Amino acid sequence: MFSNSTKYAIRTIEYLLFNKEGGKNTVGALAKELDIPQPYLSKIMQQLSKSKLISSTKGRGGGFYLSEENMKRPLIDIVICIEGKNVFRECVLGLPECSDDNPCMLHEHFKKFRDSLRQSVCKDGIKFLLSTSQSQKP
Amino acid sequence: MFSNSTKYAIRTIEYLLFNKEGGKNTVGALAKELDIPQPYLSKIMQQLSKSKLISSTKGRGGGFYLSEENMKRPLIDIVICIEGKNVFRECVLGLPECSDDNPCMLHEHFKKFRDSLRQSVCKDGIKFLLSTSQSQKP
DNA sequence: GGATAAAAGGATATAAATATCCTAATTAAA
DNA sequence: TTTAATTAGGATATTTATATCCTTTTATCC
Ligand code: FES
Ligand code: FES
Repeated sequence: MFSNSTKYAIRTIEYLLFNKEGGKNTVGALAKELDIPQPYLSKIMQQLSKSKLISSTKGRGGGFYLSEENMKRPLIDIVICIEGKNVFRECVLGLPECSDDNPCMLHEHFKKFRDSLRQSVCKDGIKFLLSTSQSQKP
Repeated sequence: MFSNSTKYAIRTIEYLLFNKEGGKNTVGALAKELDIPQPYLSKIMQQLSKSKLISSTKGRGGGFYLSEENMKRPLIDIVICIEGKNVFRECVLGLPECSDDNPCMLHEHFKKFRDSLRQSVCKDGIKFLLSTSQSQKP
């Protein structure tokens, strides 16, 4: 479905949502907590950082965190950042073009999923998790 | 999103829907028509055939086609056949378990997509395409 | 200012997905 | 019964994704 890189990216951002602005997390800590290979996660964080999907400070005491701006980014941007280019503009079955006029067999199904990712921003993750979880990590 | 193999599989089955039972298609013809590497598609067809998602006859004049039984299979089976095992039971973000009790950030979004693939059978593709297309290949 | 801790970035190794090639088995036609 | 066309299946090559390693830059603490 998604590549490992994308999964890691979303899960990490999801985790960062619980460390509101100022709470910095080192790659080492994140990798351990989320059970992701540390150097690999490091690369992914770099990519996300370049695309302004997460924030970071270098040097001692530094780390990664989400700014208010970061939290407003739609979920789909995370996927696009890692999976590259217009993965969500393309047809899910790899047809040269995705359009309502010439839909593939999964077009309607996929469109709903895609649109829901477009409309949700990272911040919604907090609301969602807090509203549905009983024993979530604080 | 999906692997190339899965995309090829679904697109090919979609194509076969227009050649109702009896109309046999060689791998060569399918590969050419759908712009898929021929020997690679051949492997995929073998896999689909083993899982009874498509039918085939060997020898001269043989080829692949869909039986009525094949057409009743849910779309999700195609994905599972290629992508392997329980790709659709797993969490889309790779968490060890997917459940309503401990949902990931994409759980609700993904669940809808997954369920729509579970509920649609191949045959629906015909209905769907015929109802929405203006200038589809016959 | 020197030591330390962190992200940033380049280069490389490993594993998996994608693709190709070649031979065997099967069937139909000639 | 031979020949040709086709799927089935094994073995292998190529490309891409995944993962690791090492160096550089930046900031903090002492
Ligand atoms: S045409 Fe395939 S997803 Fe839109
Ligand atoms: S928990 Fe992630 S998809 Fe269900």
